[in-house]
Amino acid sequence: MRYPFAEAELRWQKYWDDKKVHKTDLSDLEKAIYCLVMFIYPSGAKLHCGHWYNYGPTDSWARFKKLQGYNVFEPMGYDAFGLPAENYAIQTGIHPKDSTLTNIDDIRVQLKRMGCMYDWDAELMTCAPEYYKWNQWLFLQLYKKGLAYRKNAPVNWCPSCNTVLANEQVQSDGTCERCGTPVIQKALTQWFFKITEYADELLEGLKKIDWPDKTKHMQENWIGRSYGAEAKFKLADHDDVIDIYTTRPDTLFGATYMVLSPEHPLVEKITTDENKHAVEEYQKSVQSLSEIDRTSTAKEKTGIFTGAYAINPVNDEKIPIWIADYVLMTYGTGAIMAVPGQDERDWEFAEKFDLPIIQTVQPPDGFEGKAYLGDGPAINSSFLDGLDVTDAKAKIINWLEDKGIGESKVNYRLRDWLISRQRYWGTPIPIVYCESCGEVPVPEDQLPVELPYDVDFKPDGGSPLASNKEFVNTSCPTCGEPAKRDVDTMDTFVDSSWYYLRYLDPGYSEGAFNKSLGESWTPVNMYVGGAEHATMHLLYARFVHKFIRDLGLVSSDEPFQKLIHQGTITNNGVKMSKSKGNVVNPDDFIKDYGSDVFRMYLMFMGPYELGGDWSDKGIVGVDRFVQRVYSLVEKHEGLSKNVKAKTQYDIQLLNGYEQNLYRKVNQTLSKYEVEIEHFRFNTAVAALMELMNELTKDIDNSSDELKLYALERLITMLAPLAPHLGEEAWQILGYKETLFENPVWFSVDEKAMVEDTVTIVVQVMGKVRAKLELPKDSDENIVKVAAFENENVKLHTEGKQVIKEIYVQNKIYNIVAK
RNA sequence: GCCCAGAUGGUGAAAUUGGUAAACACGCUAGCUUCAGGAGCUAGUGCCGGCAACGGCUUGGGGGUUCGAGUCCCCCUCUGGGCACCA
Repeated sequence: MRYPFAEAELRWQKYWDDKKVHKTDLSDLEKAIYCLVMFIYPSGAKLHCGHWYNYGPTDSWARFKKLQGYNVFEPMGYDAFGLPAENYAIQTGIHPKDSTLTNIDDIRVQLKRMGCMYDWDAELMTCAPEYYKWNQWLFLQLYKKGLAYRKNAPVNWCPSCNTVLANEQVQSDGTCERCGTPVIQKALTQWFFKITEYADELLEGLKKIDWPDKTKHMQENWIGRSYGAEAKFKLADHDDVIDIYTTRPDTLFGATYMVLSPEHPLVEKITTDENKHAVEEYQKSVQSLSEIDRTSTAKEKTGIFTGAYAINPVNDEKIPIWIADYVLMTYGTGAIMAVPGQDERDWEFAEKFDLPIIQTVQPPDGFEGKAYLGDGPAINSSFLDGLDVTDAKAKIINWLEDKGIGESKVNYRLRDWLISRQRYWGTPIPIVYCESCGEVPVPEDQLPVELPYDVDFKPDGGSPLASNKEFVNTSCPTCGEPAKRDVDTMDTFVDSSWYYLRYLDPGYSEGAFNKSLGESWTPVNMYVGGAEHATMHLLYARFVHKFIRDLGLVSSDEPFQKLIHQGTITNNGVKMSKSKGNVVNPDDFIKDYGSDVFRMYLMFMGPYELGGDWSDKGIVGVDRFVQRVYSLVEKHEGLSKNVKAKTQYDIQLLNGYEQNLYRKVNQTLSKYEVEIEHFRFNTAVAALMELMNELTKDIDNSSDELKLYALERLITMLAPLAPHLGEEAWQILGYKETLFENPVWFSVDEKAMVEDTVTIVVQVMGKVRAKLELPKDSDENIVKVAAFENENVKLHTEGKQVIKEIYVQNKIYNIVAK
């Protein structure tokens, strides 16, 4: 009979649900494992292959651990705030709250159809006041420590989404990551979280976590630590000084001009009258450029002379001060000393504007580039001459420090996290503005500041919350006078920065999360999600976790100890997305083959981290495998009631078929454990298929005891990958208990793994000429004799002189002959 | 421009990390079987030559190290991802 997957899968899902089989006892810390997938964004679209690809295999890993006796916690929830729901509301008039709650109900049904062992009691959604209340609490804690602050700053603005974007949300071509509209710059007063306070620890912490190297590199580059020096340059005709940052203080003697960022506060002050007009024109032209346009390396350098001069402190030379958009106000001090001899950008600029170039490092003979960036002895640098770069740096920094005009300095590219969003569907910022008291945080006992239902969320560039007067107008918590609420909401990445803590007790009302559970269940042991979050979510969550640690609420330094990225499933090479209309809907496959087969097929497709192009070719192979397993098990219905299998057999006492079977079962089990542990599901499935092929040959010639031995192991290995079938088969075999309520895992009989004969390959001049079946660990002489007795080997060595023979035990015998 | 990852049959891929390349599947071919259904079973299947034994070639291209290279080193081509004037 064909496996009635549809009936069986729904029956098991109902059973797991009704009996809360997957509820985790979080008080049991022995062998505790926290296995987490990135929570789901509840859009109106159905779950697609990408979701299944993320969740299915991760669940299989969790189930494997569960069968091995671990206490596994695997929750699922909803990242429910955010732009798409709001944009949908603008299009359709359906309120984000209504559409989101409906979507969540639909998605929950689809998630359950996957058959994952989610602990549904731990389910959470970020749009619930009980959740976002604690975003506000987090904001207030940061505020108290001076790590949440407000400033007027030029920000990335998406004219289509009508909101601010974090740097991380602007794509490299200068467009909005959500809608593709070119991002522009706009000055606004916004809230920031001071992630830069943790820059150094965020960088150092990468060494301690088991994450993909690629992701760590990306964070490293994003944080961008550099070592250098700050130095003060006096102006020639003013009292002011200009602070510069440089990574090459050793080249100070080559500083032939200075460049300020066009936004530098000193520009206005120092610009001479005759240059004023041109400078202002230039500033204006720069303003209209986005940061991406400004920083494009492809663009030719532009800039303009201010008319002012500074004094190079090492040689008292008068050097001109320019402004140029290649100097950014947001990095370092917003001013540089330009050393065209040792910096490519300065070289380009100096050439274009005909500024002097002095070499301060001797390039090697034959150097043909323009600016020389490498090491070498200092030249034209007075007391630094002859020193290499490192020594020159040290000496000049000492010199600057002695004079009191400079010091060594570490800089980061990382910028503070801008969290204000001029949108509705998010967490209100818990701040009110009072005429007399100014900016006042909402007291914790007045949280949550609830998001009102009734607002006008048409995009007009302002915050939709401003349209609800009842919300906006409040009284000052300090003086009681009329005051206005902040009408912006928080970036949804705030929500996802600590949700893994909330899962542990989502109904907890005494705090953001249950402290003792947070203490014992972090860091998360296994975190699985898309690589696109490398510099956003995954960096923000690390920052927030460290902050929460510093509040004394957890003692772990990192939120996610082990991280794995699932690959992307594409369709004809294009990433699947609703807007492109190329989403492959799993429903048809579930209908035809069931969720077990679909999950297993996704795992079998290829390496998990690689993803791949979608194709349904081959799903029938997995289906056939499942059918063969089912009919084999069915043939042995109730077997466990009649016989008992031993945990180990003496292989010598078994017949040939049995020996083969016994060995294969143990080899498979051993391989399987390693492969699943490392998320190499494709080879784990292949190993099970191989085992199945062996079973077909050997099982009929084996004793009932050994049949049971093999089937038990086959089924327990299958169960994590195809959980419904696993349970079903276990019952057919005659067990009353279910596998996932009463986990069973068998240990490997290492002795059985060893083959008593091995195949030794005989090569002549590196080419395979014969294969010898010989007892394991045969003596070299025996192998040699056998090798030279081989007809084909004789043929290829005849008339030649044997120069050398190499024997690798149990593997290869290579004859070098001429 | 810089950094990272990758390229293996008709297809998805495997290869104990320097030791039999192509496991496991899909597809294809032939045969058997069933009240042709998108079913099952058996055998074959990297390419070229040969009835066969066997031989030659083969892991994007070129060079190198080695008894031996998909794996290590150098150069090149292409693909995917990240960064992009950070002084």
